[in-house]
Amino acid sequence: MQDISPPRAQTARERARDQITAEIVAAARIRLAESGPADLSLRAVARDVGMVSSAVYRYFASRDELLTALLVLAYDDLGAATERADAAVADRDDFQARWFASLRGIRRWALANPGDYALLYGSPVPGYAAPQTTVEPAVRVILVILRIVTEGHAAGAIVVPASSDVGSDGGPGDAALAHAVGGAVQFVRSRGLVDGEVPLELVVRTLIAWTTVFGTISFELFGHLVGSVTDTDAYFDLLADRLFRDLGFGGPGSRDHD
Amino acid sequence: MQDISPPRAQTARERARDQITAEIVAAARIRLAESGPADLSLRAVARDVGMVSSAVYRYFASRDELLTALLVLAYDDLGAATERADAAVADRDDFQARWFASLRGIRRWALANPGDYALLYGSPVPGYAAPQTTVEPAVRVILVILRIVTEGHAAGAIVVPASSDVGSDGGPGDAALAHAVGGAVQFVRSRGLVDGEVPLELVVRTLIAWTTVFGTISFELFGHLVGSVTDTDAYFDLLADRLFRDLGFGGPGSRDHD
DNA sequence: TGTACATCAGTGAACGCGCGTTCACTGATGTAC
DNA sequence: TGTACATCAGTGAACGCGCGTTCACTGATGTAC
Repeated sequence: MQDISPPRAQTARERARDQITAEIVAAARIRLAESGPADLSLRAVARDVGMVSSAVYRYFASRDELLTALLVLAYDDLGAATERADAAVADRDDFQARWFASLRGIRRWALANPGDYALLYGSPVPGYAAPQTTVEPAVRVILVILRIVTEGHAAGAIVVPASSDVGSDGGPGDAALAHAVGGAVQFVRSRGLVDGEVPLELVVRTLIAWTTVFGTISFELFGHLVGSVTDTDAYFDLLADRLFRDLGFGGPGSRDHD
Repeated sequence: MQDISPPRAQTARERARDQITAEIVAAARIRLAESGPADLSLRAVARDVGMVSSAVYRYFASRDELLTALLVLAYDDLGAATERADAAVADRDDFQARWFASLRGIRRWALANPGDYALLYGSPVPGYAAPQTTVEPAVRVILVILRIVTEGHAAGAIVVPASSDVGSDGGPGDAALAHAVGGAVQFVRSRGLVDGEVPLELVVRTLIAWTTVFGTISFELFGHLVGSVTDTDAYFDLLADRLFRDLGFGGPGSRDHD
């Protein structure tokens, strides 16, 4: 970790180790789809890979370490899928297309990998605390969304009322607002997503949109929309559209014009 | 089940049975807070109650049946807490107060009962399918929200643009919208929440608000807001306020006026 | 190129554990006459 | 009110199971000289 080793050729042993490590994680991931993270069995995974259970300990010091590897893999996979979806839009100024592509990409990944999704966004595993290593992979998917918004803002494609306007009639003022989402503002600044002042109102709205997207996907995947939403594809697109407008995309007055 | 027994006096045995059944479920509920539903141990619950594990089978035919009882209890508890929160607002026409009280009630319950919340709204338990019995209790909390909205609508406190306006520039038309959320519309109608035509646009917005509320609570409880939202109380209130306005409460143009 | 030694992957047996569920039983509570 | 029988709650032993983790081992791969 502390020395950046030059990319010298791997020995056969090293290559084999990497490969088998990947095989174990892959097998665990498949197990996850039908077992849930809490009762993911290290022995079952070993069996799937075709080795004796104790052999897994050459690769992972404990079950928790395996879980961490899974978490990182899943976050990275979701992040990469979302980045790909966004990158597939040729016209980088077509923010609507990028927005839809990314959000649909997230949902598609979730539907294709429900076990992973539950690991990442479902109930936390009791007795397991994710280490710091998982933070950076976790952030990738959010960054895609944030970039679309901040780039759209920089390009002048977003019209957002000043947050003081919004809060003028009884809502919290700017100071309270800034405090409530202080972490997010700090995050946007530290990642260099914005030149100059961070638009507070935009951060709040993105935060809400982000939560709504994952809330909706969770509801769909965990069965809470059964009986209410008949066409989940259409509903998600509808939601994506509204969130896009709520962010201030699409010009002023394009919604709520009565 | 099929005969409505008259409320004749219970025998000592019957009263004892009801009481001990409740004790078992209560013990299981406490266990749930730190174990997760998947590895809820029937033996551990029996130990907590002070009986031998096999004795539990006099009350529940299997672990799954215990889980179902827990599900019903938790849904009912959440539903009752929300109903109480709403009912505590004396002025039934103060829809804003009712909205805030109910939403805060939901969140307060979730924070106070994180194990129950995870059972209801977290990852589904692998290998367990909730029976039909749980549907009605599950619906209680939604009904509170829906009633505030429909009563507000009936009282003329809501101004909502026709959904065709919203979809006029590229979005889905009324027919597609109606199909997407057909179940919800049917639900509102079947519960007699609305006189005459069900306002489609309002149903959609309530659906989205509902999802956003639970999405936010899940994010908070499952740790996804750490680092972004610094003051979760303030953030939730802020969200509740915005959802309230998005529903059309608060008069026309009270938001997005630029 | 060859030999001696160190490193490492994988084995198989064993540990102690807790689990869900079954079953024959005991003794207390309830019911019929 | 009293007796005979049925119902039911709770016991304790047992079942077969799978789990995470440890440990001494074997044999193959890599390294130093």
